[in-house]
Amino acid sequence: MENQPDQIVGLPAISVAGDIVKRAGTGLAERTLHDYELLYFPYGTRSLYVLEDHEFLLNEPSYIVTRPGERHEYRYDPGQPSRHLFVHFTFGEAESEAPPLRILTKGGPPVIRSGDELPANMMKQLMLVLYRHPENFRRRAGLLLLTLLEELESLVADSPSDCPADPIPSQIAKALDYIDRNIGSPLSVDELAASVGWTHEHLSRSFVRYTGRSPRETISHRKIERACQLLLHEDRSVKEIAYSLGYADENYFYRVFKQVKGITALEYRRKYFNPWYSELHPIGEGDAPYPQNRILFNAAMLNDRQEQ
DNA sequence: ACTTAACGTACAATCCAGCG
DNA sequence: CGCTGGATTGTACGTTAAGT
Repeated sequence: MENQPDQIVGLPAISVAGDIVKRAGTGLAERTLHDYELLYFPYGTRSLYVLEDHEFLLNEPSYIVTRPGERHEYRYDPGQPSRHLFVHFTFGEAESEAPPLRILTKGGPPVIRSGDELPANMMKQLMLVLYRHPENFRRRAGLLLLTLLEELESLVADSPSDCPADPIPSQIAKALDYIDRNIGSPLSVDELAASVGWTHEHLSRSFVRYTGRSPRETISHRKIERACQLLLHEDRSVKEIAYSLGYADENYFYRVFKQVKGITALEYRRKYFNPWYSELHPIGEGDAPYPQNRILFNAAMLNDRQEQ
């Protein structure tokens, strides 16, 4: 049997893909899929992914791979809209045709946390290819998705803790909520601990255990993530943004920013306002090379159109 | 499982000077 | 205005031990 020009055996066949922003507090009820789904949450939020009664807080850029037959649900951040890019795919009739990757194996790592630009850009490029469906787009998209899956597999392999995380205690979730609600204030770990009724010692231990970061680190990272949004969406000076996030000293803000992001605040603003970069890595609404907040590709509808 | 307390160390935060 | 470097100070946090 001869394959069509845009089909290669072993490539994932994509059925649906999109880039959507869900309203604060909404969710996706418990379900079990017959195919694979890859989701990318580009920003850290307080959205929860629940897999077989285990909760995973998506408090930093995260990828989720859902395998066929896995019971799961989503509870989106009650305080802010939650954006995610998603793609459904299969590897033919049998699960055994899937490449031997841990992230595609039932019981494999459910959440991959990474702020790396490469997989993020690959995910967005995948959306673009599927939306425009140029010549041989199935093959291009399939190859791109396969490469992306290999990249994510390598992130899992490089990660020091690739086993499923423990469920997040409610105190940790409350503390993260407290940070978000008081992002504009100078926050101390003691204050944070008091807000959830724990001592700072226990809170620090628990934070490291469940989030991989100390409370102080988490506060800094969240402030810098918010600063990134403000740098891109407001024309206030870096100094003003630093003050608005509770930094008493803009000099200190410059350092923390560079430490977290690897570039200075001004470089960040210039870089992501650059049209070329914005095409590679769109931030916020309205600057993506494809329409945002919609399903970009649906194989079933495409086939219907072609048959007409 | 969690709290409390004590202690030492690392580093966060601040201040100031200065550069382009 | 944006950023860096040096010096200084305060405190966050890791550790340990004992207790509820």
